[in-house]
Amino acid sequence: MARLSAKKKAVLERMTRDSLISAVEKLLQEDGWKGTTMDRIAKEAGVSKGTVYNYFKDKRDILFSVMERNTEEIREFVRSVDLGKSDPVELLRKIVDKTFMDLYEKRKLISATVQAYYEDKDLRRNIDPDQACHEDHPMREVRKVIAEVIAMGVKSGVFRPIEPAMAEAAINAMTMGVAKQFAAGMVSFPGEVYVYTVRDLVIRGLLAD
Amino acid sequence: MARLSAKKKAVLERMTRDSLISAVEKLLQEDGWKGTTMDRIAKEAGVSKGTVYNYFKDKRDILFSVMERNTEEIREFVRSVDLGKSDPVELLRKIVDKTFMDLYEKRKLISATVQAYYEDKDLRRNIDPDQACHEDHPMREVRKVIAEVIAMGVKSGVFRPIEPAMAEAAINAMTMGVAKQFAAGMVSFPGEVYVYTVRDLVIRGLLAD
Amino acid sequence: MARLSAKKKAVLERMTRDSLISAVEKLLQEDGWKGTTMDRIAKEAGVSKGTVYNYFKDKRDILFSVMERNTEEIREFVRSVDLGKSDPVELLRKIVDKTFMDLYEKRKLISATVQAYYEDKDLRRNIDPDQACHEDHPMREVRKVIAEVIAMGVKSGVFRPIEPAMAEAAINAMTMGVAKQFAAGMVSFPGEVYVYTVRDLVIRGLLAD
Amino acid sequence: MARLSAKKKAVLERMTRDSLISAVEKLLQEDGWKGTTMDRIAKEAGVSKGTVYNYFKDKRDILFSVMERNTEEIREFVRSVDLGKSDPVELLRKIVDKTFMDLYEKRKLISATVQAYYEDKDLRRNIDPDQACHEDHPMREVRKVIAEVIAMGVKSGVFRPIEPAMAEAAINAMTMGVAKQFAAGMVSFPGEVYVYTVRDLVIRGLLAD
DNA sequence: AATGAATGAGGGTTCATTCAT
DNA sequence: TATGAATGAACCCTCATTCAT
Repeated sequence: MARLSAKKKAVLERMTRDSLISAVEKLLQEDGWKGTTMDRIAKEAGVSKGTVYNYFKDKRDILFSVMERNTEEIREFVRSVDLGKSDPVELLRKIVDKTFMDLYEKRKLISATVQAYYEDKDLRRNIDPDQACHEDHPMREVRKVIAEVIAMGVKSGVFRPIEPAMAEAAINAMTMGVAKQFAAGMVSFPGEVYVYTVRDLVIRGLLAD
Repeated sequence: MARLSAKKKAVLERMTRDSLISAVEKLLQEDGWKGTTMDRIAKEAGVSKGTVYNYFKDKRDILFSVMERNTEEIREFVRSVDLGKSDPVELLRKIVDKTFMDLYEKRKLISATVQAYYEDKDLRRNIDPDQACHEDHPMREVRKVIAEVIAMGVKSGVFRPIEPAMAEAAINAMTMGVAKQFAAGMVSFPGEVYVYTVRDLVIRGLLAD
Repeated sequence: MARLSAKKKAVLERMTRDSLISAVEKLLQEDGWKGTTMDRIAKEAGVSKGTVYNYFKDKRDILFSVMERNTEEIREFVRSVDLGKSDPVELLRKIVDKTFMDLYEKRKLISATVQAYYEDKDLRRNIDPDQACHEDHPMREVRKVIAEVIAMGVKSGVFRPIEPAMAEAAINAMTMGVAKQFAAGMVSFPGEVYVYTVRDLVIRGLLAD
Repeated sequence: MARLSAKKKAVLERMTRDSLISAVEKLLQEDGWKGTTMDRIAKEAGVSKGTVYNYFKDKRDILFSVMERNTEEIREFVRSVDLGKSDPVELLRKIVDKTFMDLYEKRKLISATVQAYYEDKDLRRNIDPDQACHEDHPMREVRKVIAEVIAMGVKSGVFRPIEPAMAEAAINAMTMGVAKQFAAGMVSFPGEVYVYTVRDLVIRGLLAD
């Protein structure tokens, strides 16, 4: 009985937590970080304002959870990649495709998240004061793997002799830029087509002559 | 006398206007859109808060003026370009270089501007309610020319058969992404080197095999 | 068996109760009345917040228990005094010494207690709504004995003809004031020396010429 | 005209400022520091909450102004004292009388003020971060003069050889304690009589045999 | 009897905008 | 036209208390 009760409670908590994150996702897409107020989060999730603070330390903490949940898929994908066996070009194509597709699907949310992340001076630093500045960004692993794939390609001669970190930074810049365009409704052509076009642009830019 | 007085007045007004825009530029770079309050704008420009409202409809209106002033140089450059005579590759290289360098120099300002621009749902619409959404963006002409240059390159066979609007959108995405990276201090390698690397990546991505 | 179980229960309850009071004492000294939240009390005592409300009517109720426990010693001392046989001067000296020393040792706690006691409009009244305002103050007996000692001294001529209640009120005022000074760290000289100095000042002030 | 207008404005500002301080005084007496909320201050003064922040940096700043206004009289009195010429006993009697009378008249206000002063950890330190801890307390000058008078009396032999700083601290303790008693309605005898009784107690305590 | 998640009124503070002078 | 005091809605956050389990 006690066991069951504990289980029930855990389920309920999980539901509330999910409900809160979903609420934030929705509001974030509709009104951005600034427009996502604690009051509205609570109302949207159907709980009281105080409850929000029982689940999250503060407003910033919620954002971090949103980011984690929404990068989970791509991070899982990247984690499953076997760096040793694959062709770097194909691998990069796959990762970039996946990333851009994720962006396309979550358009507004990703954009708003990134937005908020940069907007708030302390956001990058204060999530966990014990950790270094960018170490805790959920996308960090993904970025690292991309840089590694590029390094592999450069080493094997399939890519131009480019500094992998720079190339990765450029790809990341484009990723974020594309997310913004999607979010702002600035892209008038079919999403998939655009995604593949951008992906090709980037990879061709890396290829050796 | 009345004529002179009118001239004097116009000069003074111009000075105040410039002073206000400069104030916003400074504050925008230091503290972002949210941190740029009307109080501080007025104080920095050396006028009263009420006066700010005599020159600009509201806070958003100032931002538009800031954007206009800070894209003037690149827009002027683009306007001076003779599309007929030049080599598309060289031309695109020049324009992209100029654009990225502008970004690099104005890093924080451009980023904060873009930031604010997307952040505020109504910002894009409310500057002039009679105009369409994106028509009034100061960078519009620049983007148009870039698309035209790409179209030329595609036509002449030096670029791959890519949809010019998409390619331009991709370049724009990267531009904005890079600006953000610069502003957030996420770029640890020398600015110029990074700029040229990115530029090369993009143009090589466009070249025909 | 029921008897034993009841005993056990009583012991456990006593332990919880003591644990709660100790928790409040600790927190009160560290962070004052306002900083002593129910959450922290519960956590410090190792029980849940709900349990606190099983032992005490509300936050105020706990304070009263704290006061009682911390004045027990001095009240016991005063109760043991034999008013009949002693020299009033010596007696007063002893009681005042004891009181002040108690204050010195419990500095922050006493001060925080007094603080809270006055701070909260309803605190004095709501502990037991059926009782009169000051009747239930734990220090009441002590104050009464001091007044009696002074009266004795006045009667015997060793003290000036002063209204005992007033003299006692003055001593009490100084006691509370000294506690505050101790708690606020405003006393830069050795505690014991200050205590004896104050005590002398008071008693000499009472002595007949 | 401009001159007159400026004068008018200054008068109006003064009125608002006074109105705000009076509001705080009233609320402070009725409900203590904690009960004196910014909302109620604004409502009581008949202005908006925002206006309160145009006149005072924050809640603490208001308290400091209240303290200044309410100790002005006694501080002025002390400043006018000619230390050189007077008899220390008479002087001390006068100062202590004045102080206690002030306390008696302002009872609750002074008490609540002192209360708040101790209650808020940062209050003592943060009014002006450039200044030392207690340096900025409005009553500082008064306390200094009292210590000086006692030193004079000790030197001339009219007072016992007591450490002046300690004696002053004791007097201060009593002062604060008496204020509290007045504020809490704990004094049942006529205020003036009590004031003089306490004053005598203190000064007799200081006198040499 | 014990738990702790949920509550929500209320806290101090900020700031774009208005308007009487 | 220039001023800046006044405004008040909105912000993020706290915490004593309740109540279903």
